[in-house]
Amino acid sequence: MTRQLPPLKPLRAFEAAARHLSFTKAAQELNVTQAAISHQVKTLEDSLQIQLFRRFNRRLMLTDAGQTYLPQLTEALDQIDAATRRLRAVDDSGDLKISVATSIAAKWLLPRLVRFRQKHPEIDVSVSASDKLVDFGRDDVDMGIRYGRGTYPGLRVDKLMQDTVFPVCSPALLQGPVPLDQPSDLKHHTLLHEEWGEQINAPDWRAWLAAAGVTGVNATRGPGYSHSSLSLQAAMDSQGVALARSSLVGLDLEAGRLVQPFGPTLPTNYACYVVSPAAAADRPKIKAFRDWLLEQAAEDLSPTV
Amino acid sequence: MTRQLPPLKPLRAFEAAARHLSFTKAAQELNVTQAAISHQVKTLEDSLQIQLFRRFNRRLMLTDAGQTYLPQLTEALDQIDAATRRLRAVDDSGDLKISVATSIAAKWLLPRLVRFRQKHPEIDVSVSASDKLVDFGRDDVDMGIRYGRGTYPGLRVDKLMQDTVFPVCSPALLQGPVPLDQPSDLKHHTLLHEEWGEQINAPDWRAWLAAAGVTGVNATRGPGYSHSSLSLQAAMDSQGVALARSSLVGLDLEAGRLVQPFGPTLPTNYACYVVSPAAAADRPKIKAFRDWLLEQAAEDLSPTV
DNA sequence: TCAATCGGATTAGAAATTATTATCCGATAT
DNA sequence: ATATCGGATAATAATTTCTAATCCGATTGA
Repeated sequence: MTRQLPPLKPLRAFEAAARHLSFTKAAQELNVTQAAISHQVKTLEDSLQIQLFRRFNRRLMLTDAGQTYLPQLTEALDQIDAATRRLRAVDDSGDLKISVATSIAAKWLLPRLVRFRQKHPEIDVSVSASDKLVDFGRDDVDMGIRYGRGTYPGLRVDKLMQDTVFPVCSPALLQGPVPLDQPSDLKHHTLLHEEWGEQINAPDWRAWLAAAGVTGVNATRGPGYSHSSLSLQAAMDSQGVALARSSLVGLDLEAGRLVQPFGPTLPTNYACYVVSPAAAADRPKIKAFRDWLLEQAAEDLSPTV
Repeated sequence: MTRQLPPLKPLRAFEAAARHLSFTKAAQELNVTQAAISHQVKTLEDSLQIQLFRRFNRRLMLTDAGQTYLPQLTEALDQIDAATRRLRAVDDSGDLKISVATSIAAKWLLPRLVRFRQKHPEIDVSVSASDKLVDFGRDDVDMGIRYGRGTYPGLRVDKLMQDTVFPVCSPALLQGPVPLDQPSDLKHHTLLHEEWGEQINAPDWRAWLAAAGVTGVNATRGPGYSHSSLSLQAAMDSQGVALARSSLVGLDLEAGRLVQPFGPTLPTNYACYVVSPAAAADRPKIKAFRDWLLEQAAEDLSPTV
């Protein structure tokens, strides 16, 4: 191909100057000084070795060469402008692609997503549930929702929910024949375990029992599940008592599918975060979704419904 | 109008990188380093707030956004390239516009111009005879031929001919009844005067007579003409003796229309120069014409014909 | 007719952009 | 395993671009 393009900034300056037949007006259009335009045009003329303007004292004219050059440049620059607008438009209207940790997707986001569609019918959200960390440089993804410590360099990070941990079970189990009124009663119940595959170390049953001051309960007893949603489902099915993260069971507690029989509620050192590339963080659809997420999380804390 | 163009250099870098799907190859195409392309693309992405590439370890992909952007940019840049080539072509093939001092045009250039047309039939020469100095910034003119001292800042200047001054008359006058064998014979002949309007001060009759050691001749006697070509024409018509510039009478002497009756031949402090804007001096048609002019001037000194 | 104004050119220096070097990093490839 | 490939990054260098200040010549207009 080997194009032989002239320097592009001077080209742009010439185009503006030729359109206005005035360096001063071109300078205004491009937000620079008249001297800058004068330099640029000269640079272009020198680079092309062709005179483009005829300079009179209070008047500019295009040379024959400049005359033929101008309209073609105008068209080309307009095309770049149009392409760029189109790019922005396509990008603003295209799918909003979110990558969400599977448990959050299942237990928190998806149940709420209908409301977002109602609020912003113009934004199509495409959720990809995955427990692999998003790499915005690699994946064609706009935002991520992740558990973690909130340290993601180069990304815009907003904390959605700080997690706590406490026991939950089905209301049926609570009212069942075997008492479940205080932590020590757990020795007569099945403990449901969740294996957090990731590097997150939230309190497990051993830690919770220790914090609750309960002894004589085998912390490792009972089935393990690979995902929070599975252990919670087991709990809803009255198969035992699960240790739940507050961020995931909000709706289940609200709906009465699960109850917290007793405390304590333990803090964790991680939270749920919305992340997106810092550069793109303020694009309309991304901002809209982030704002909505934070709003939802705030409602979790003080349920108005 | 108010275009919102992204920075153009990064844009160009992106286009090349996207075309090759390789920063390294784009760098080669643009004669910069891979790091430069990496920076440029990042700058563009940041400026648009839109990710354009997906970066894998040994592979690049375009995002959806980049995919839609690329072809439009390619087209726009191709258009600029095409416009620029066209500009050069038009400019190389268009008229070669020369501004020439009237006397040089009449007595030197025009008689020789047919030969140039023969040598370079592809170049159309348009001669504008004028005694106003060319201002390349103001006039749409490619070259000038001027008398002067050769000090033209910012211009490419080549000396065509150093001028000398001597008397000329028609052969008929020389063989006429009134003798014209030595300077002192001039007292019996009409002196033809030329008024150099410009700042050039070449020897006039007074200076020449003094240099010739002739006394008793009224240096101011005889008719004056506004142009060299007129006084020379009068001389050819045997109306008297003119003081001729060597640069103008070459062909007339060769053809025998004029003869130099005697010396001395006086030097002058000016010469005839070809000038053109330094920037454009090497464009094909300009170079061709300048070379041809210098060739013609050299032939004047050592006539081969 | 003289001063004010207008618009571009010019110069020198400041600011910003752009490019480079050197090095890192994580996959392939040998 | 080691080399290589291709992009990222940090620090710095080089270049481009811009500005402020001023000049200049023609209008304008009082």
